[in-house]
Amino acid sequence: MKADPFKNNLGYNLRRASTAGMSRLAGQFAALDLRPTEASVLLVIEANPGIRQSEVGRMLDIRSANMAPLIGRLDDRGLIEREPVDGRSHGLSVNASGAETVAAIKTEIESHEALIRNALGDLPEEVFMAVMKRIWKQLEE
Amino acid sequence: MKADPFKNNLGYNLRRASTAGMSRLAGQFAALDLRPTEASVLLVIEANPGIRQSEVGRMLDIRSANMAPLIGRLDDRGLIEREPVDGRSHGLSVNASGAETVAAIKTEIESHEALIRNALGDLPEEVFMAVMKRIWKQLEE
DNA sequence: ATAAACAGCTATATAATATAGCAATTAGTC
DNA sequence: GACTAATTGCTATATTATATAGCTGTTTAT
Repeated sequence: MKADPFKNNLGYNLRRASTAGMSRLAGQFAALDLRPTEASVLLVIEANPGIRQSEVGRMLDIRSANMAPLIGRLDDRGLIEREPVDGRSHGLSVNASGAETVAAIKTEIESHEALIRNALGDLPEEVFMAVMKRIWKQLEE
Repeated sequence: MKADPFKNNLGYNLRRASTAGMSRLAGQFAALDLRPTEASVLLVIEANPGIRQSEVGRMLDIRSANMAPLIGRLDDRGLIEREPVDGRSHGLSVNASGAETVAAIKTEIESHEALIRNALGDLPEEVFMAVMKRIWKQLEE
């Protein structure tokens, strides 16, 4: 039997829980031909019609250099519309096809959330959320 | 003010907590010229002298195709030794230089763990760990 | 009017992963 | 003992999410 130096490591177990979730989610989204990042961008646009991509990037912590091809692909696939709001920015919104896709994403996310909620056991959801937000904020430089 | 569809999303907050931790850790390890994955491999080897790289890969869930260059780099840098144990496998162990590196890694990890422990607030460490392991195991396919 | 900040973008690099496939070795079964 | 199956280490290559540097044009602030 081998010794596992990460058995009681908080950070390692946090990471494994997160990556297990992400890879499961990626599998679910594959049926929609979407990557998790694209799905998250689509949800933010749907929740904020007319939002500029720089704002989406700030909300999700995605650099503008990475937002450009991401938005480009969603546009190419006909899921979003871009309307100029000034000389440099476009307001983004989901179109009918995007709205359908968003509905499918929400279904997947809800079942994903249910699995996590189930794994919480006795731990109240609000406590879990508060702890995650504290770790996030305190560990980011 | 923009609507944040992930404000109360368990999975998203889990992911952000995890990536904040990983990127902080990557920054700390950069001083040792090590990536987080390399550091984790080194810790497993140190805890299990003579372990084969296939076993390290199984413990950390790293494919053999990805283990090969990883171990190669640690060997090239003079941190580990490889001794043949049979016709196809080598037993791995850290050498003196690797042991020093491991000590430095452990120091970094301990301060990282302290930050996470601090963010737990009232939540007992064992509860956090148990929840992470349940999420991990239940969400991986 | 001019400087600074901002938006969107290209090109490129890195880290962690994945799949496919292969050669050599070892283990299991008849 | 022979044969098949599994294992080990590996190369080559692709994908995803991320990063930096730098550019153009637009808007804002002094």
